[in-house]
Amino acid sequence: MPASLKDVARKAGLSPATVSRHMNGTLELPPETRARIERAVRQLGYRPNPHARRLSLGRSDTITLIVPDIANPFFATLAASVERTASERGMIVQLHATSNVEAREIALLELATDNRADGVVFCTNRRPSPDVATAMAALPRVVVVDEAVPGARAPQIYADNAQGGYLAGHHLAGWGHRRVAYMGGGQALMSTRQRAEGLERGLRDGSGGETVAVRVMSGQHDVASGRALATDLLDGRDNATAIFVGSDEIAIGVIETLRARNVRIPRDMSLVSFDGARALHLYDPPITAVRQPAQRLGARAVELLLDGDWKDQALPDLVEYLPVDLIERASVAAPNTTRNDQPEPDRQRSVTP
Amino acid sequence: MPASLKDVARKAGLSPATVSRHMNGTLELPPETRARIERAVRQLGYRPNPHARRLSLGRSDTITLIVPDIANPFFATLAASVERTASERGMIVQLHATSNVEAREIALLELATDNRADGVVFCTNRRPSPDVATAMAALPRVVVVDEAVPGARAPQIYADNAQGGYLAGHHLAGWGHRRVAYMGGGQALMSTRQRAEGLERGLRDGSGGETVAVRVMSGQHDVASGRALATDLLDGRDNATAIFVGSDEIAIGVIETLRARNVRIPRDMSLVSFDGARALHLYDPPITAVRQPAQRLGARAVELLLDGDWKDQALPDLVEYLPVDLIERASVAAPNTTRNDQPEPDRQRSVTP
DNA sequence: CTGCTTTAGTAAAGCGGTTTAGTAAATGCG
DNA sequence: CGCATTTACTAAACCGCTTTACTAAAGCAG
Repeated sequence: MPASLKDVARKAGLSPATVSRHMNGTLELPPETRARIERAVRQLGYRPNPHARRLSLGRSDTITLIVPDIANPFFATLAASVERTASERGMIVQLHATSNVEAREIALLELATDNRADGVVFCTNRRPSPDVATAMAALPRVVVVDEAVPGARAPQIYADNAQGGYLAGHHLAGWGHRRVAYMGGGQALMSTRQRAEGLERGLRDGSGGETVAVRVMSGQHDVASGRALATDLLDGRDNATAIFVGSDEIAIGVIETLRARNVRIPRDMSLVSFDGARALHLYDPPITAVRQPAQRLGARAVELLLDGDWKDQALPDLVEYLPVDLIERASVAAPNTTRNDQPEPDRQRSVTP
Repeated sequence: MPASLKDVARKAGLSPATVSRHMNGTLELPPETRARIERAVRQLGYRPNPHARRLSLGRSDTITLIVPDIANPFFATLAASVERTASERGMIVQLHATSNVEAREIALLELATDNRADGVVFCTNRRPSPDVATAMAALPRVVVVDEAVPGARAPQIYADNAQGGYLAGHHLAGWGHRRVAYMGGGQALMSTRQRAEGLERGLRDGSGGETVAVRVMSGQHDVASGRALATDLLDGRDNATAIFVGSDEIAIGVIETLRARNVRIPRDMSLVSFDGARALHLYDPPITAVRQPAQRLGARAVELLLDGDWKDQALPDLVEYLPVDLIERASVAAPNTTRNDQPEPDRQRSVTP
């Protein structure tokens, strides 16, 4: 139904090849001929069929973005940034959610391969098996963002987790905290290791030689996990005076649980979050957090896909850590020394749902 | 480089037509032949080229989702839901952001047309000119979600704005409020009208005959606008005792401004939000809000695209309002009657940034 | 006027599927 | 056994664009 190149060519009294080449700028034409083509295009309302183009060219002018969950504000922000950057460069983005399921991660990578995606931005929250790296290997251009994929030969862009942990640790130490719990994704995750390591280092650096303790607790990056971990922490006879959480989702679960247990932040427990993209400044109390550069992660990934030197054999070895910063709000205070003495009695079950 | 249908056919000793028809289930084949094809497919790692398929078929098994802003939690949630529903049905989704710019709305609708999208879910925050409806007319299947597009002949799915307004109004009236400000998108927006109308009706219904007043203030659905509108409200000699906002983004701006001006919620000013998808229960104070069914909006839209009876001439006239509900939290209280007497003196500029 | 270069295009072969309209061989039936 | 039917497949056109290799005509130099 819509006009094809052939129609335009006929109307302009030319061959399809000529019109095609003119439209792609691979052929100089005298002004008069050019005008004839342009008139025909206008009159017929011609719009090239992108599928034909993609088939012929073997590429798609598409960037595929694979994330665990689109509704998660961190990934939503990242996605928005990828979309903006890509569309400024004339690329379409195709967005897919894995729900953190490996089979879907692989299926979506294969889909991107089938679709001849010009670039793929891959994010996961898990530590994927080597099969994921294998699926990745079929793609000409992938960049791994936010969490490592073992075995993948692809440039990687991360938030500076170690620095984030360090900032949190140092800040907490400054308030007198010596024992803090880190709640994040799985133990094996690069982000968990880096943040826990940074946390401990920051804590130590800020504690002037005193003994410090970091307890690494792991779960998933979701609210339910935050609740469970917080419950574990409170139920165990642990004497952590502060919690550093690996994502806002966990933070939410933790806050809910502390509140339900009448453990006040920051009086009874200090909290530092690893900020996705939420309005933590409006929370009660405003939550001190390490802010991740979600937008820059996305923008940088696209930039690398489009402008990186992919002929360079060394490109896949590139690892970038984008800087994070600590936003001090009101969820950190000096440890409450009274609490440990009477652990059960002063914890009343709250009525608030 | 990758194997094509022809390669498979050759390896199986058959014609491409046979293999194609077998793979699409349009040809019954004896088990032995079938096995030969399947073996060839496996050995060659054959995966059909989707671009060729789309070119040939003239469709793309794709659903295009067009939203103002992906990072906005409401649209992010909607997008997640569209993506999930669509991919369960074997459809790919293509996500695009308009930034609320009409030229982009149109360009993206045209892009969807070019791409032979099987369905389009269109969301806007503005009141688009008829050109948008025109661009839409070229598409075989569109559904309009969340805000009306004048002149569009397409089924529409909305949150029940009037009911949301009513619930908010009735709730506020119950606490004794008689004058409330509504802060939303433009005056011309369907959502604005419906919510304001519902608000007034609810207020009236809950006020036992007393006079009620609704002041409709409009801006954009973003934080900056919330700040500006709240400033306007406070600076004007208005005696509204409660604010009903049209989106969480506006709510955030409003809360920030009230806080900066030392106007306490709910003591000095009550607030009800129209909830996107944020953790309002953790805010200070927890924000009472009308909850929009973002997920159901998305799921229903996809359902309609894929299962609707599009031969039915009446389908484009379909308008559905999905139910909303009011979540009562702590941002509404009885109006503070003292405040009007001494408007300026008790408003101190806070130090908090 | 001849031969060479430039100009202005074009023919045709892909890209990799789908589909319509068949055909050749095998089978069933009377 | 001859004819109709069924089974098992296929030839070839088509979807709409790109690109390589080429040609015909015009322009130009000598």
